[in-house]
Amino acid sequence: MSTDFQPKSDFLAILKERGYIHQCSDFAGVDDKAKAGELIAYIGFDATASSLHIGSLLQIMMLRWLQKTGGKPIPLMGGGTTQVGDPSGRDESRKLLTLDQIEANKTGIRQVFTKFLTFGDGKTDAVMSDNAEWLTALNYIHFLRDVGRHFSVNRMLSMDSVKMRLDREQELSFIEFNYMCLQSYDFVELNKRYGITLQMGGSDQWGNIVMGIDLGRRMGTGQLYGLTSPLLTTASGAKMGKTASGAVWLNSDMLPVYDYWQYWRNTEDADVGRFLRLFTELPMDEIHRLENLGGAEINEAKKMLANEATAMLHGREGADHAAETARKTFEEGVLSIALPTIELPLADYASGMGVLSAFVKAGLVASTGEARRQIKGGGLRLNDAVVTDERATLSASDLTSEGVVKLSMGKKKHVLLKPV
RNA sequence: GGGGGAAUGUCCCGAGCGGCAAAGGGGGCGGACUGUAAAUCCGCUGGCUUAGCCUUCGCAGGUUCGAGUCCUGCUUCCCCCA
Repeated sequence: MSTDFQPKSDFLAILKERGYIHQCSDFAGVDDKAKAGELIAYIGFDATASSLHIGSLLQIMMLRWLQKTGGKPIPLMGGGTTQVGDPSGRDESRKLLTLDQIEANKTGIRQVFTKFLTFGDGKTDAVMSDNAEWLTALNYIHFLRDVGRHFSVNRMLSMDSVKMRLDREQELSFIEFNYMCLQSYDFVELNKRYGITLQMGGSDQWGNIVMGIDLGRRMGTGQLYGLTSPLLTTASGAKMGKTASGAVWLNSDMLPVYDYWQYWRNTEDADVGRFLRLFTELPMDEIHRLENLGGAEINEAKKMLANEATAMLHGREGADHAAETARKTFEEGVLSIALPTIELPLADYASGMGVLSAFVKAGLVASTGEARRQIKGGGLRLNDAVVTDERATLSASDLTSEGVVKLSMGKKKHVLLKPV
């Protein structure tokens, strides 16, 4: 791995120091390009959902660092490859998405890149690309003759993503089998279009990336490079970015800013240093100081992590706002009007809504049944008072001076209900 | 083409003599303890207008007072033989 290599370029030095690197096809080669300010790199993002989630954040950060150190980042939208479906790291076939879904997803995903990268026509400006542009126009016979002849099926069969399916005797359809060919072709095409010489990605993409490098050599692109980031799990081994209520989305319409801030604030102690390095741009000596805070002091580091990570995505103002809301809620126990708020028609409220349906409406529980169970377990609170009677109804007297009702599940999840 | 297996609580794995809202895990949620952490312990983990009612065991029928469990057909997956 990278332990013995001493990078001369800022780009690799930072990536190495902060722990972004898992494997690289040729450290010296990438280093030289970066050092010379000629590094143009891409990372592909499949449009499988209407927002990216935290799992992609590491990749986005690599593009950001590339830009900051004088390289040119090209985020590639997988408008074409998503129509095929990547079998990597999957033990069963993905459902195929409809073209409409993919289009909708692309618009959702695009938003996030503008937060992390500067786009434009300048030398280090980012450019948004989409492989649908060339992949959907491919002619099957031409593709087979020009590109397909360079692929060795023998070799493809030995790739991890394929072997896993074969070993476990799970279906691998032909369309999925083609995914890696298309991704390889992307690399070559992007080299032609933008002079890209480096593809980055998660460690599960290694096989696909290496195939692209290989294809490039056979099709005369000159030397291409690959670099992958480690697969991120939390210290307790869980995959990152999943919570009970779903993934930790990057788009604010999918996950409120406050909840995003809270996700980082609730990081396990053991992960704080690693996450500060990967998901903030704080200087390393500051990170060393923060991660060595002992005992309860480490909460300061977690707040810093939450502030910085949130500011990068949602802006400094949004982060401050979330931090302030959290401070009021947790440290002062005061009701903050900035908590996620659900509005409901005054008529519903006036007619004496039951506590059960109030919690359901607030989205804190999935059903009245769950609300009942939580009440039995003492998990629900109304204006900070534990709810004991599931038959209770809300009335005007439950409204605080701000004209809202505060509903909580557990100690961390709070929602305001506001009659309008 | 022939023979043999499998599909279970829509998060996952997985038991299930004809009386079953269905054992047990994992995961998740809540409670206690803490520092909005981890570990540990406890509870919960189909829906509803909850002394009751309704819907669940691949799909469709059948036998039965009663079917996840038995029978028939179908779908999908796996194994063996050709």
